[in-house]
Amino acid sequence: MKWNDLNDESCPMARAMGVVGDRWTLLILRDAMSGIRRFDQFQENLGITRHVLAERLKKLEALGLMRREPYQDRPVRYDYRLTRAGKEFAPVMLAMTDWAARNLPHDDPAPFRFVARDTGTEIEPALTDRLTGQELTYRSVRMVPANKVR
Amino acid sequence: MKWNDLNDESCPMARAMGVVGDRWTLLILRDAMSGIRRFDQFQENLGITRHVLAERLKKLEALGLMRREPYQDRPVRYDYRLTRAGKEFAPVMLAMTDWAARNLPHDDPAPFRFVARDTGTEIEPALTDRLTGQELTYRSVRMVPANKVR
DNA sequence: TTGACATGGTTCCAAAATAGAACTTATAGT
DNA sequence: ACTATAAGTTCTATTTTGGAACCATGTCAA
Repeated sequence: MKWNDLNDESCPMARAMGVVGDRWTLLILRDAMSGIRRFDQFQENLGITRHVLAERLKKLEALGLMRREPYQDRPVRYDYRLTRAGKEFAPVMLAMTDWAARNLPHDDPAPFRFVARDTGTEIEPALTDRLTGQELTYRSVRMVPANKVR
Repeated sequence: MKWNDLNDESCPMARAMGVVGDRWTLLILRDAMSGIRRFDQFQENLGITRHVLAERLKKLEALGLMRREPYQDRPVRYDYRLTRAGKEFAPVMLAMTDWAARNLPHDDPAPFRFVARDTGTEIEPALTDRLTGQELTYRSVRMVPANKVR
């Protein structure tokens, strides 16, 4: 399997690997969610090389997670903002952050937290079934081949 | 930042990138969740080179997501199974799969689905706050620097 | 007892991705 | 004219991944 063909895989996990399965993309999205928009800010904040950053931003644009937009004329300068698809990635980030904090422990505390926008209280994420409200875990869910469903 | 130092980052997203931020690891986890355990099965199913597969399995073992276990003597042969930490990654996979299916569309249907183990009905995942039950979205959640929380 | 098969790896070389640093372009301000 | 800003691009060195062959340890059948 070739790396660039991942967009074309029928398995959504494979396509997801096409998004986050490289260095930096996940952290670029994290920074974007924290409000960062400009090339130089991403670069300085992450310590990524400008070369790779430019490539990743192009990729994220091509995949539809971010869009490049002029924020001034003369000289025209562009920044990068999350699209709807990019914003909808937020729950995945939340779930992943929660998992990492629990399962890849570290001496120092996390440099950020997630709080409810309205109440300001810290959040405790749980993945649930929208229909039944039940929590979704490894045990409560089965992965079945698509052709066996019906 | 060096790739191997990611385990040592205080940011959980950075540590998460140390897990899934490479080629193949995400798909190895997908296959493990679908029940695959043996080296050759992973290899054939994924089309990954044996070289890289061996490396990834070692990494997943070192990170505590999988463990290597003998399944027969004479000759002793080992397979790879998810640990508790590995199984707890399932909701992240679910959320990511759901996101990819919605936001990276594809002509063909996904090769698998997730169903509730008890009822057998298809699942519709939503990330919620365990305390309030409210759905967690980009808009309902804020990311705040840790030092500003209290 | 020898030769094919099974299965979890390792080794070696080529190709591709990433790191690191310098350079480019367009314009404003002094 | 000179300096600063900010989004990129270009070039070379290093690291990661791909591809194929090989190795280790045993079983089983002839």
